[in-house]
Amino acid sequence: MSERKRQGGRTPASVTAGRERGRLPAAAQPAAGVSARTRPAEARRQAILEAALTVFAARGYEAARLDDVAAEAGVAKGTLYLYFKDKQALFEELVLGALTPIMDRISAARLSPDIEPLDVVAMFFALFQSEVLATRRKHLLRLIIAEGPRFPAIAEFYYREVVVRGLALMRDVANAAVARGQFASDAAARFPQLIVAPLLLAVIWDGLFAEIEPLDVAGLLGAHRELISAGAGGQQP
Amino acid sequence: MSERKRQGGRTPASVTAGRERGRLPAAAQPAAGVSARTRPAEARRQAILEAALTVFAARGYEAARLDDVAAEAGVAKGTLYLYFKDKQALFEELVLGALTPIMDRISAARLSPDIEPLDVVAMFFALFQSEVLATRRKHLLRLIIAEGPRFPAIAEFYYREVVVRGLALMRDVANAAVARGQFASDAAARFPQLIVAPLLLAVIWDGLFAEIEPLDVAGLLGAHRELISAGAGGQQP
Amino acid sequence: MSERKRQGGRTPASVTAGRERGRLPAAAQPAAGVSARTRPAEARRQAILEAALTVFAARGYEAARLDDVAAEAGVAKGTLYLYFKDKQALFEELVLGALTPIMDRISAARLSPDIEPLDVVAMFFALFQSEVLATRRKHLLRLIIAEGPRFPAIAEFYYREVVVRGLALMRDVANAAVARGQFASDAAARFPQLIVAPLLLAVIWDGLFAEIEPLDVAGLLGAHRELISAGAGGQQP
Amino acid sequence: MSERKRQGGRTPASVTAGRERGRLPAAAQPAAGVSARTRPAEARRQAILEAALTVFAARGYEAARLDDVAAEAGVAKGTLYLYFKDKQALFEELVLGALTPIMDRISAARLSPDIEPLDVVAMFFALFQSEVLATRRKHLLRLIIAEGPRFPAIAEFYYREVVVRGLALMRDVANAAVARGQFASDAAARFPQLIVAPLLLAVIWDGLFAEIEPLDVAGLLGAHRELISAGAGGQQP
DNA sequence: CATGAATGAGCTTTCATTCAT
DNA sequence: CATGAATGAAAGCTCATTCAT
Repeated sequence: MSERKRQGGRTPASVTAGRERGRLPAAAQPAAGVSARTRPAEARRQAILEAALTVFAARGYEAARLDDVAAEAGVAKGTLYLYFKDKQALFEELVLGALTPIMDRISAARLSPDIEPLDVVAMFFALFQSEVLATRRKHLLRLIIAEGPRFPAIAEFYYREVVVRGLALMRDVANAAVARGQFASDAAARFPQLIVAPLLLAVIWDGLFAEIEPLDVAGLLGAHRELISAGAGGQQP
Repeated sequence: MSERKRQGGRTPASVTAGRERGRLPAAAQPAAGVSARTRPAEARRQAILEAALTVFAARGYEAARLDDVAAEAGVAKGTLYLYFKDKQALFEELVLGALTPIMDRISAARLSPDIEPLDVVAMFFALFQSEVLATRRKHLLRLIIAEGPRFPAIAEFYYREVVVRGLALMRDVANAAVARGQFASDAAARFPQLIVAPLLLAVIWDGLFAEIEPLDVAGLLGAHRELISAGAGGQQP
Repeated sequence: MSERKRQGGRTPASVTAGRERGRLPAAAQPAAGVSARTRPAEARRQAILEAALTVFAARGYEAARLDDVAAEAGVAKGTLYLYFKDKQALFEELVLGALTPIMDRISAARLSPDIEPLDVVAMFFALFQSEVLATRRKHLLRLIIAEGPRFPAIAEFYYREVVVRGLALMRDVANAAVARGQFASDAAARFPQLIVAPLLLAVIWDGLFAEIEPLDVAGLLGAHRELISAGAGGQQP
Repeated sequence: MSERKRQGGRTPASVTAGRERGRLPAAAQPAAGVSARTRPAEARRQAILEAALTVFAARGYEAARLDDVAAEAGVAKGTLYLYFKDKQALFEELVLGALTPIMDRISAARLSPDIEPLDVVAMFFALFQSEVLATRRKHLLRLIIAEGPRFPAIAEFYYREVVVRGLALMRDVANAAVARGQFASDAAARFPQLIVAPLLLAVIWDGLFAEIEPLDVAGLLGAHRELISAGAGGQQP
């Protein structure tokens, strides 16, 4: 052969592990230890990620042009490659880095004996509305849904870090509610996906039909909570 | 951002109107009036659409190569352009043509005084499972969810032809169920989206996590029906 | 991962074998069996190879731009990729295909009892002058010398197909000459490279110093034949 | 063809003259007048040249990356530009600076009445083997052969400083040998290139076929000396 | 109608060179 | 002097689209 540009293939694992790129969860970087030289670099990195979110959300992974990302971020095209190995790495870091912080906050709102299970659901829904649906993060969720099938590493990461944890939390809540007689059925405890399904619907509806017929998300989620607990409320003396 | 060759020119309306391509709902073509020479043409057309579904589903709109579609369909690349104006038209006809038949069948299973509302829901779910989730059509739904934001014509068409009709049906069913005291709450009547949300979740789950953790769709939908009607069963004397 | 462009790495063997590209030795194609559709394709292929020779010779492998090759060949850039997988394949086919025919002709001028060994050398030198040094093929030889170290497949192929055969022929000739007392020493029989070394020198001189001080190749090779056989002429009664 | 950014502007003469870069023949710098601050600078300069040799030899001029040179030299990329105007200047100084010292030593071994002409050839060959073929300098020679055609300045410099002087020496030696009846023919006197041709062959063979079939250089050169003087040795009373 | 060779705009990625620190 | 982040012009390669046969 000869000198070729090829490089060892990206293994999904390398992404999933998130090891070889130590700077991944930017939000975890303690603001204290940021040196004079690290700071601008990290800021630039964030600017690129912000720009990438804008462009990827608007066009999808394949159609997104790195030219646009660079322009949007206010850097030269080559600069992107100082921070990210290639387009795929940029995309993966964007998607991987941005949802875990939210999941952490949701997990924090965990069950405790003092809090009513239904209140946990309400808090969860409120958090999702204010932190995802009302922000640019909703585009991330859409990207995961849309591009995930072509990025097994992302799907796996998201499953492990968000889906599993989220469903576990919902199941706990449902079980507690059932135990207290607040849910008329254990359906939601067996399939906690039922609790979150309307959140997905809201994200998708927003992406497809926002211009045609906006969705009353608050109303939808309120009705959903009602549905979940329907027919059980009065039975609890 | 910055638009490129595509997009410019094509107005969503042109697609939505479905005027300039009279052959749109291929399935609607009465087999009777088909001449000896039209038949093979229609078969070819179907072969291309089948191939397009395979390729678009596997790669997404942008990454899909018409080379692959042609190869999969067993025709030359140039032949695609005898049947479809361009890549976008092929995609739109694929997506637009394939779900309305199902919606028709669902609408046919319409409410009647003789059928229990809950049975309509059950039939609807069963139909969705057998005709969408168990077939290649699930990929179409995924494509709509994933690519819809970039294809306003598709979103609008789908909203008008499927979403509106589907939700209307669900609302009717819910109202009937509430009237008969079979639903403990009118939540599903106010937000019929709640009834179909788990279907969306099932499609998305299948696309993302099928390899990691398959979803028990039948169980999920059964539990969902339980949830919808929970706490109301006994109230009906 | 996801859809990437990578492809299975080229193995040197695939090149060396020259199997998977059946059209390789263009000169071997019998002009008779060329169909109406094959002909223009083969002509185009040759035009590209001609252009590639020009550009590669002028700039070297790395600096050569496929834009220039396309322009020189009078085709569009994309057309190159219809005939050659990539730049490397174009280069390798160019280099591999062009010298074996000459070697074949040289081998044909093989030793026979009727021909004086020294005449074989003279014929060999004359052939080399008229068919290599006086033509664009000399650039090919220079390319092999210059780029060979980075293309093991080429070096190996060239060694096997040209060097080994050429040296074997020279050795036979030298042995015959020694046996007939026409060579004063068996040095050239032991190191047939000595017979061809001035040919290499001529090619290199031409590449480097042609503008400064052209080399009298005929004189050089004549003197070389003299040197080889010097001091032996009279000893043969 | 069509030239690009490089090439334009730089005239071969500017290099050849070696005027605008006074530091050219680094080895000629007398160690005496070197200030405390100049020394490390000169050392750095040498380190860069060493690194450049490694990288240029491995990849060729175009494919060589200055990143690699910097890394290999243990300096920052920008530092290269403190010592060399640009990539081309680095390459030219590398190539130009390194062979003249050897040529000086060869010239020093000049003919004298006390030394047998054949011994001068033997010494020359031995020097070439130990100082070029056995060292990294052989890569320099290969670089000149390979890249020279694109660097007229190098070719011209090399012709003037090495080739002319070397051939003159060889011619003198050959004439002396012929005069003493030690060469059976004056071929080598008329074409002193014949004497050095096997040296070139050895360098090229090493670059291309070292892995496949190493060359017995000592044997080759011994045989060559034999060939040169064959049939004449015993005739001198 | 069908073909598939040809096209060329457009994309990702690289890397010599610059310059603020 | 030294650094290395930033730049942006190229270059290789792809693929939707066209059109002569």
